[in-house]
Amino acid sequence: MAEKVTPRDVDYSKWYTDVVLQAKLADYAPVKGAMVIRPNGYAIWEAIQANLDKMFKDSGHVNAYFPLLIPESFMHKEAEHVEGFSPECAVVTIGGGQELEEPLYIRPTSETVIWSMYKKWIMSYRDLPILINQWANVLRWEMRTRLFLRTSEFLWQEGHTAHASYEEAEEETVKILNIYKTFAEDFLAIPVIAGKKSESEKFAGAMHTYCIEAMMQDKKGLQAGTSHNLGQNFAKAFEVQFQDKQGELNHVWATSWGVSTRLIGALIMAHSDDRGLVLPPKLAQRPVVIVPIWRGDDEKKKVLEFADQVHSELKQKYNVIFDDREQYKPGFKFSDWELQGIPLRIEIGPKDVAKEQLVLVRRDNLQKQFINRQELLVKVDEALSDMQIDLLEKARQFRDDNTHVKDDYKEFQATLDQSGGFIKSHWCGSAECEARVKDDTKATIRCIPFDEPQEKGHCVVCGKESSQRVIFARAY
RNA sequence: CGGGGCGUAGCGCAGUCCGGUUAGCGCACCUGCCUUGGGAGCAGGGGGUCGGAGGUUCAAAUCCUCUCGCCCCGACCA
Repeated sequence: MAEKVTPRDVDYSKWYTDVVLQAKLADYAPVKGAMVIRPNGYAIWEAIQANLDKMFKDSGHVNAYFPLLIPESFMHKEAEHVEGFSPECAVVTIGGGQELEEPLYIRPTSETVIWSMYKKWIMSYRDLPILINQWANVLRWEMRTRLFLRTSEFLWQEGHTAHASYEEAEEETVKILNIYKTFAEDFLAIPVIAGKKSESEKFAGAMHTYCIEAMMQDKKGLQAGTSHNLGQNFAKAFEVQFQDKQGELNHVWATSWGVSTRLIGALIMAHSDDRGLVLPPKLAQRPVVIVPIWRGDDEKKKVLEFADQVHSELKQKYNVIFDDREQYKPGFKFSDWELQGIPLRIEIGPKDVAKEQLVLVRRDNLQKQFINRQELLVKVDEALSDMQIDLLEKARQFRDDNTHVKDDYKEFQATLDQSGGFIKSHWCGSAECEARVKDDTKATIRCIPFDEPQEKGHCVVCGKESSQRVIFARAY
């Protein structure tokens, strides 16, 4: 606890790891690339799950669970899918002490098992749509891992839907992307750019992939969620057909979409500071901590009595931490809870008891506010909702300040090297120019934004005609 | 897989080059006192197969060989 968090401008990677470990969000597990999500971190995931799950249910989706192990033959049915995932799959070859007849893949994602089942469940258009989501773990054998951002095993939700037409699947894909965007901004307080992935960045096996892209405090991009229109690829691979109203047999149209525990990494890198975690109030299971302060038994009695009343009132509405530990001084407690990202601290000392007031300190700006005892609930509500709004606004400002419009390739490169951030440039649409940028600068096309105005221009690399700008950035 | 770094108490490290008391320090932990408006202080205390195996030696944390693991940077990726 006494150890300090490495400041961001000294070493951003170290800072990130320090925050994760010291805020007790996660810890390294015995297996390389694996992590333990500790209670503080898991509470964030539960908050993400609870809110997103509600949004899914509200839009007609239901939850189910499919198995962890996938027969090898399934993995090979969809050509692009195999190619995309084979290298990073773990395979079970022995069971019950005997070599298995067919090796079993540990799911890197569940399209194949799920579509093998959809084949059994779908006969006619009356069986459609199927709007299933599952909360699960998946495994991908990663070369380089980082806590939350990329671990071999991670938790996510994966939605897998089946539709009667391309249009309906497309509508679903976009609908989900909007849910992700709303969630990211309203709950995580992370502004995101919604758009489409380029051919080379899209999901293996998809017709096209949509995504939301966020900017972290080191100005690197981070993909926060994806939604795929899978077309009929999986339906064809698994021979899933339905009879339409006219009696014709057609292959089913599919989507899949997901967000993962990576969102926790995004959350940390978007808002936290050199004192530790900064958690948006809406995601804090314990948004308030009360720290009583006293000197001597007489004061202790009065302060605790007063603080206890405050606690009782507040706990009707919030999950409150009442930190009356005697072995620590207030200064220590302040730092401790700041490190763990508790959004709002209430300090109550003898002076406050005398004046019937208390002190509110917001985690994001650390400003002290003296409020009247009577205003408690109103002011706490206000502080928490203001903080939620301010975090989003601050992040949006940061992103906009670090987004550059460039038309000249030399300037494009120089900007990436000197200041980083998002670069909006014209792109002709060719994989060659995209690859050239990646080779030259390590930046990739994060997305082709939906709400970017159509304007005539010239590809920043080759000069060919282009109709809109895309987002380039170095990314996680 | 390539490059770099590192395994000594729960954590962070010193000691290793140049072998030699009982392996040490800071933090954390336990007991007591004292403290409490920004990470207190004093006193006492517990805790170690020095990553593992083999070798050299009168003697190995230290030298040699092999081995296991982790972290960081790259190629790959949500």
